Amino acid sequence: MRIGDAAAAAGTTPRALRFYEQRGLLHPPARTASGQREYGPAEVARVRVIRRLLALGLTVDDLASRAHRLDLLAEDRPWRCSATPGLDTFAPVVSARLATLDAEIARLTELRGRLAHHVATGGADLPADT
Amino acid sequence: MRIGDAAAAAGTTPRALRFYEQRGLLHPPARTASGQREYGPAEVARVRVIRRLLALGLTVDDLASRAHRLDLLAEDRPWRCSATPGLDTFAPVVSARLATLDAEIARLTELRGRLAHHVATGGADLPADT
DNA sequence: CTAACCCCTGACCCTTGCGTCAGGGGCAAG
DNA sequence: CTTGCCCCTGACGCAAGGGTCAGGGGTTAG
Repeated sequence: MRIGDAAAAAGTTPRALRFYEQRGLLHPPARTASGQREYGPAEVARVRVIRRLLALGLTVDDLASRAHRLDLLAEDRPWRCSATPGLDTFAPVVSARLATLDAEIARLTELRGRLAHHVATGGADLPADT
Repeated sequence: MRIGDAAAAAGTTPRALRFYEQRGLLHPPARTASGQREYGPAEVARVRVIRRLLALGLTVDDLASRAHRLDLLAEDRPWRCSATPGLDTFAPVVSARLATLDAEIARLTELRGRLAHHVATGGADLPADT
């Protein structure tokens, strides 16, 4: 499977795959004699895992620092913290992400409230610099 | 008043003032014979207004396209939509910003829910690509 | 006069996850 | 053999709001 097909199978683009490889999320794949990357189903599965974790808001660096555990999250395995030794290496980054999400939601909600208030009152009470 | 003092008075940096000037938020100020920018209290007030609007999430481009109305928001004036003709030129951009804030809050809240769910269940149900 | 700041312009750096060329080579079909 | 699609690497672009030099000049106190 060449990069275009692998990317399509994983729901992304060749550019993204090369990018993940460059950033250490994917092991350098086998190459054909002419230098073209060759992917198998396992790598495609791994890319799918990567995409889902990214969609949850984890960063490329988060995943890169735990690249050696990424295969533990393959979709065809039973993926449970209690049943998958080593999976809990993701717990810190996930809870950190949860915290930043909460902070961000709170910030935006606060902001939304102020902005709506301005509209309602005609903006007579601009807040001080925050 | 030179740029450093003006920036400090407005709670920001010289770089930001030059940036606002370059982007059309500030009129080019008077210059001394040697070319140094000279600011008065009115420009400082204007910068404060700019900073507050930016803090509310409006963009530099939003403000640039309405730069001619910015002085209407000076803090020492009574700032009311109904009493300040022309102020309503900000209404569209403010309501647009409100809409994007709502969308963003909803998105993050959704994300937070999924992430928390993963933690709770051990992540056995990864969502499809979204 | 000179140190110690301050200011000037222009230009590159940052963050994130890739998109988009640019220039050159590979590979199966007609 | 040629067309047409795919792949390679390397490098720049983006969005936003400035930060941070680099190199050169002003200004004011001692």
